[in-house]
Amino acid sequence: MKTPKGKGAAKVTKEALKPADDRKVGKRKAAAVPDKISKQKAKKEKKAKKDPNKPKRPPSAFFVFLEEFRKTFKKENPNVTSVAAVGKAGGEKWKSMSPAEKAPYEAKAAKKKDEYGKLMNAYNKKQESTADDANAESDRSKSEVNDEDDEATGEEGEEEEEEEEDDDD
DNA sequence: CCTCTGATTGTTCCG
DNA sequence: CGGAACAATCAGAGG
Repeated sequence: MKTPKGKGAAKVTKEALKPADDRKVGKRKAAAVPDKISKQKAKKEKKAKKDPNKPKRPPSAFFVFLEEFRKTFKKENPNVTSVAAVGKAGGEKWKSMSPAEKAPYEAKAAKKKDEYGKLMNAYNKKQESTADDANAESDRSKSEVNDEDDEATGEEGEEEEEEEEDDDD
C-alpha cells in the first residue's frame, strides 16, 4: 500500500486535543510522485541512485533530545513499544521545555551541523563533477576517479567547539 | 524473508 | 522564499 494517500497515515492524531500547529508534514508524499520507494534501505543500486554518498542529515536538537527521551520514556513505559508513542510524548515535552533546556541539545545539534557542512563540501565536489545521466555514464570505470587528494577538511585545525556559553547574568 | 509504516519536530537543500 | 523530503527508533504487520 505504501499509503498513497494520507488517509490512514496522519489520522486524527490529536488535532482537536492539541492545537499543535498544522503539522503540514503528515505525509508529504502526495506531491512527490515516488517512482520507486526507497527510503530506509537501498536494496540494489539499480537505477535509483539518487546520491552516491550523500551524508545523512544531522539529528535536530529535537532528535538529540529524543534519543535521550526515548530511553527515559521506554524505561518508564516498558509497555509502550510504539515509536509513535514516544514521538508524541517527546514532542509534547519538547514544546514544554524551556529554551534554556533545549539549549544544550541545540548546541549539540549545531555541532553536528558543523560537521555536516564539511561533509557537504566533499559531497558537492562529487556532484559538481558531473550531472551524469544514468544513461550517459554507462562505463566510465577508467574515469572513475574518486580520489580527492587534498584533504577537504582541515583536520589539524580542529576548531574549538564552542561550548554553550554560560549566560549567567 | 524483507520491506515498510507510524509519529514527533527540526533542519537542511534545491529550485 | 518555500516546499519537500528526510533524520532515529523499534516492533509489528503485510506482501
